[in-house]
Amino acid sequence: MKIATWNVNSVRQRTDLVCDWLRAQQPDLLLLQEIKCEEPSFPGAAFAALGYQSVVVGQKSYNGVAVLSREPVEVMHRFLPALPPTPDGAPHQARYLEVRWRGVLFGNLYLPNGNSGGEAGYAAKLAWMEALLHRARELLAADEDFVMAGDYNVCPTDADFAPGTLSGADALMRPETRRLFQALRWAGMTDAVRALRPREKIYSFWDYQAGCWPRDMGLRIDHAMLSPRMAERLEEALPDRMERDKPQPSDHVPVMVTFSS
DNA sequence: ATGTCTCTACTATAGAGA
Repeated sequence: MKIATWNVNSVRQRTDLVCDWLRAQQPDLLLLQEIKCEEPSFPGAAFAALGYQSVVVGQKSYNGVAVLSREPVEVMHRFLPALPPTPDGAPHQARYLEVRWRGVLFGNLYLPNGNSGGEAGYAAKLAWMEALLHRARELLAADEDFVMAGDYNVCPTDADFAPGTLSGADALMRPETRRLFQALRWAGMTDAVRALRPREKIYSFWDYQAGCWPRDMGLRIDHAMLSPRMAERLEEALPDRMERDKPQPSDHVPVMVTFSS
């Protein structure tokens, strides 16, 4: 079982790159974030030509998540179920899609960045993380097999960013952010990449600005968190960093995770 | 080094978000 998560920063701008990557890697599931379009303009036909069907939770301009799969998946949730309704009753931003495939739940998530909108924007990020933690605890209590993967916009430790990329005030590494991420681990989940590579320098994102990629000034903010039995099945987990070297790349690279059977 | 990319909007540049 081979899955991947990838923030593509506009699926319409990156359709050819995603197709090339699907052809080369042949994952069973690909979880996409920041597709930045609504379902009618999602390039599903290009993926269908490669044998992948799509489930899309779209939004105009920003956000948006989708799951590509070679086999049908069962859609469980199109938004994070524990997230409180918006004050004005507006629909939630398109940041979560949960599907079941071969008995495993896959939560595809795009967590709010939290650096815009001042303290209210940061509070919204924390509320989103609380809801994610609630969902994880619920699934753990139900003894489900599951994977929560995507762009967490969380830099878990000081080993997960290159010097000079983040300030201590950045929402990606503020103490409350890290505390809530670690709470997923204390609840019983496993950070797939770090479980296999506790000390390596590993990044999944390099900003477009300031020559971050050629200077390898990256961050590790795309994660796959595993329930206990999925952690036992874990075989490999690593960002495909060379994808960042392609022409017109996303600022994030795919993180691939493989499981036994 | 306030350095890039993507989106939208009173179609062409500027603002927002990352």
